[in-house]
Amino acid sequence: MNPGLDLRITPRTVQQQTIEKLRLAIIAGVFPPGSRLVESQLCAQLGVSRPSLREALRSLQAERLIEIIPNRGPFVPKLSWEEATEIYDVRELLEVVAVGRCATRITPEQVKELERALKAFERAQKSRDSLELVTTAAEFYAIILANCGNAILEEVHRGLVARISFFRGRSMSLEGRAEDSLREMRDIYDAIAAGDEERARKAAQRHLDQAKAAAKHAMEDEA
Amino acid sequence: MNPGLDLRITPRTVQQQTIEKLRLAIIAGVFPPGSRLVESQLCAQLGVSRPSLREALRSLQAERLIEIIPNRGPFVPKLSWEEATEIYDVRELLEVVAVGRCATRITPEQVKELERALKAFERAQKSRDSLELVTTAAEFYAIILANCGNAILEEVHRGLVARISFFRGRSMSLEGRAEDSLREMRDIYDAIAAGDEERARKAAQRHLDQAKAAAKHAMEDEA
DNA sequence: TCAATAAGATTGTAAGACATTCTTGCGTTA
DNA sequence: TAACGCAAGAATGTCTTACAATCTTATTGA
Repeated sequence: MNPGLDLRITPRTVQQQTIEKLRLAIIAGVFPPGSRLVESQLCAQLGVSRPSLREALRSLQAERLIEIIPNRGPFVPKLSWEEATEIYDVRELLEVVAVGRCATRITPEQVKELERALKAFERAQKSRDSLELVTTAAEFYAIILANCGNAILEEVHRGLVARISFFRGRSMSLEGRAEDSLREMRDIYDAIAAGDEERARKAAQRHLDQAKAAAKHAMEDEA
Repeated sequence: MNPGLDLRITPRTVQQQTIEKLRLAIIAGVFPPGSRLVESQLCAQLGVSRPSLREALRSLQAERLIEIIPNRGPFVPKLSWEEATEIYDVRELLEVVAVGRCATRITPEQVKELERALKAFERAQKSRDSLELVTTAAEFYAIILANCGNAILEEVHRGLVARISFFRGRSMSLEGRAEDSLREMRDIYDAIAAGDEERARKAAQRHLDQAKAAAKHAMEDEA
């Protein structure tokens, strides 16, 4: 028997779906930072009972996607630039390593997947659909992280990226940022496809530094 | 007004206490890996209602401290050595950086705190109290992480360490491991106290490699 | 205008209920 | 005898209802 393969079927329970819907909504910015999440409203919108909703909210709280102040309820936290910087820094730490590891162990099929993701991002860039930009960029990175050979790295990275999704959306809308991103991502892709670990790491580093600068820029525009 | 200082008082709610108690119990090994957590039993033991307990369980699930299989309920996951290795690897990545950063920015007062923590570990080592060993070692690292200047790094690290607490307890019981640990931790302390980032990083790296080897050893003894 | 108070809204927690699903032991059958 | 299937019991998933504690807001009075 292969212990690495998990064939277990997990039924999609009500509150699991609730978690997914809420998480997506928060990441997509349906509930902007600072907005409160009123239980009764969410129950009505999602069509679930209050206990189920509350369980889902607790999960999201543990993921740091929402905060819950006792007796005041849940809300989407506003990230200060300091906090965002800290997240970007840790993300950089993990992502550079992940990209490097990916370059040395990705399979040819997965390289093809990565190429597809890159092309999807290219299409999104041409169509100037900012939601599509964020989605396809996320997919590109998801493939890389899935092939870095460390599921924990992938998991932690996903959690961090979710928390700065708001910034990502804003910075992608900046003039010229999408074009730069595409170039940087193509560098990463080329290095990975060539199996060049060091070059891949450098490209990832460069991309992240740029992304960080763009995010800061986007943030300062708003404030 | 200082926006960085949060004076808000958060009442300790029932399910917050429930989370803390359960988390401690799991980390301390009261519920060994593989054991199931039956809701009705936990409700009775903790004296809370089922909704409150279930919310707490969802939080712990999101922290990856427990797993919940639909219709079968929560249980403490058994870590395979592969998973543990992945956690150790990411932890190493973060911890080496954190120790290095700590060396450059810790205050003299916090150095004193760190010294106190080191001495507490030394006492535990002499008394051969294995729970005390794990606790004091955790405190030592907690101080370092709290002074690395990045709260996210600290938070992610804490989450990872919690998940391998079981291994830590086992490996600390190995013949001679506590003595080695003490030596390695003193190296880290010395480097931090001297403000020598590079030496601190190297010492942290060494300590983690040893800890990883010890954990593997402890694990193989059991299997 | 400001402060105090009261009404309304929201959350925290509990209890009860029921359908669904899992586990387990027993009996049946090949 | 062993394997299979079935039934009873246990546990979970979900919802409804309920109520106290707390927060928010509007009103009132100074």
